[in-house]
Amino acid sequence: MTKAIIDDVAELAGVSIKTVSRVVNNEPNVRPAMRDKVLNAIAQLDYRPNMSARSLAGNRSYLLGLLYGTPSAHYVLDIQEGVLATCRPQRYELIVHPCNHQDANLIEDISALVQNSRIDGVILTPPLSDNIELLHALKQMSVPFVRVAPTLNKELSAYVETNDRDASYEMTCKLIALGHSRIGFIGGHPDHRAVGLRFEGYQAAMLDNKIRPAADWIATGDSSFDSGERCAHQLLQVEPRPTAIFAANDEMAAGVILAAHQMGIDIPADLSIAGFDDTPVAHQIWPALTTIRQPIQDMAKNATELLIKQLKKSTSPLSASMLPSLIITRESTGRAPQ
Amino acid sequence: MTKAIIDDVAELAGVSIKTVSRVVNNEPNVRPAMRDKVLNAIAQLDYRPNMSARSLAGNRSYLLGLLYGTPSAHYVLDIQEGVLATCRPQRYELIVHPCNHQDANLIEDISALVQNSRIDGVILTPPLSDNIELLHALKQMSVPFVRVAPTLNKELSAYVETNDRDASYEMTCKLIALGHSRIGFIGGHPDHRAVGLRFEGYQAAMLDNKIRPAADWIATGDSSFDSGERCAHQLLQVEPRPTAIFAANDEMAAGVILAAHQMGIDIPADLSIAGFDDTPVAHQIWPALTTIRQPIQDMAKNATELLIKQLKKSTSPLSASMLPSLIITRESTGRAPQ
DNA sequence: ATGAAAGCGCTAACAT
DNA sequence: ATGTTAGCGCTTTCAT
Repeated sequence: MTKAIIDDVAELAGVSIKTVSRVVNNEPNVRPAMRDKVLNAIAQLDYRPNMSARSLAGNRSYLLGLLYGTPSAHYVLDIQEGVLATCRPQRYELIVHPCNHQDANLIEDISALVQNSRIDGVILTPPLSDNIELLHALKQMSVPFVRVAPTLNKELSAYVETNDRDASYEMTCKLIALGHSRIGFIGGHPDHRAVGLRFEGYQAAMLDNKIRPAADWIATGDSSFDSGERCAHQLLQVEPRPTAIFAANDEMAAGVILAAHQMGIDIPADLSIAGFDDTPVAHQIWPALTTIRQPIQDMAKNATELLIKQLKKSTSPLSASMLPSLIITRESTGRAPQ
Repeated sequence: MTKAIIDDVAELAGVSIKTVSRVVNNEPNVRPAMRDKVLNAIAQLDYRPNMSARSLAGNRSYLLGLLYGTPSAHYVLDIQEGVLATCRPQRYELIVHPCNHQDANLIEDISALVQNSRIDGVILTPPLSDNIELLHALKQMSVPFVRVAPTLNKELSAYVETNDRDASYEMTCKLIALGHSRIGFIGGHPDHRAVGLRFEGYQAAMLDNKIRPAADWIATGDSSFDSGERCAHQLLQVEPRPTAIFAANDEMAAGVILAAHQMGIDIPADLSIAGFDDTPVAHQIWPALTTIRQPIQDMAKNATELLIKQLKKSTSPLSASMLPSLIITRESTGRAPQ
């Protein structure tokens, strides 16, 4: 039995192919009786529309593109899961396309992807969300897109964000409330601007509590475990030593924990450590990490919904949504030593 | 400026569209002079072939599908990176499609994907690699596919594997050489048969060294961190207590480490712990994990190469390749306590 | 509410 | 070595 095409269905149902097309696409103006006949024929023949033909004729591919610039592994996977969760029920498939966000060919590469595969829409994750040049290129190709956690030119697209700055502010206040004042901070990759907001939150909380963060309490990593470990060694040899370290993501915080173990520093008795993201590693290490749960999957889900909504009616205004992050208290933080 | 199509290129170059097609597809029988003219026109117009049209006419989509059944997060991501590394230079795009391998609709779901999107070929990862029903469904739809780490019906497709059993055997021997005899084992998800081979390796090594593993030295998790922790608590209350635990993956081994910390058991003085996979967590926890490095990315790369080779000439015989795993010794293992 | 006809942009088969 | 023609299977007009 060879694959059924739209003509077979039309013939079996005794209607024109246009009617079949109407039924398949849920278009109006089909009498229920007709619709049933067609649906029957479809079921009987196990008919599946050919995506390529559809795409060619309709100028629509039912393909979404996820562009990511390799922050941490779990971040990517969480995003991907969230995007897929929305894609599946809506019958979109997902093309994943990692890109090096400092590659000179980035724009060219993505243009090729978008134009070749006739992708219907694109989801951008940090740090791509803030790549202005890329945004303009996408605009120019008139590909709808949505951004996760952008910090710049928010009016350029629909987006989903979380309250990085506020959550970070709160976490810092929490540490201060535990009696800490020498609180170190390890920042993430400078290109990842949402992570930059975390530093702002820390700084604001310190100043609001009349603590002036010393320059040597601040270190900048690149979001990786190794950089966290490196920065920790640096911060922990400052005299007097910080009694708490707040890292801008969990992987770096895990690096701090390792460094503390290596230096024989007890957690949390001698040093409190806080992270950001609540990735699996946060509760897989010992002691388990006090951190901030970012609703990554939900952001991705929402973002994809916004994108698909936009595809359906291009007139709709660009919307945005904010999903709050939440402090999760575990064993890596405690009262400041005397 | 509207998007250029093949006719525009043909006109500008002063040739027929077929010649343009030949150049674009690197077909033979084009004189260098012609080719240059065409390439010039292509560059000048920034022409990009429309994938949908290509796919419809040529019955070829330049799309590969990655089907995965959610083992651990890093496994998936490593596989994905490996697959993409091969896709990119060959100009294939990748559709990722997670599936619940015990879902009753699995076959139906995947059939729909394959038939709708006209995917050229499929990459299967464990535990899907051993889903015989799925393999037959793919065969029937005549979609080329390749498997990563299959253990069953290997003649059904090209595949890439590693020496799970031998590596596991070696690791066990290594523990025995360190003076351990009461060695516990935590198995992975029973549906993941490659992981089953790890148990076989352990068992064989024990027996070859005249040690009969007691029934209560063996526990079965589901490859997750939590299951590792649970199994560890179970194994560690056996009397006399095992002096080493070998877990079938790193996430479970990390769970064992946490359990040991909680119970005040010193690692490695009182308990040696070994894992499998060398995922990032292996060196991010404390103490760092002795484990087996599986060449996951390379397996995925190779698998994708085999698949693409197969797509190019369907006559080629199904090939297979084996990439060895390697023991990585870190701090979580040491001599058995007296 | 339904249908007929004309493409969408490409490749395949067959000229030349 | 190059060109001509006829589809691929669908959606979009535009009739009816």
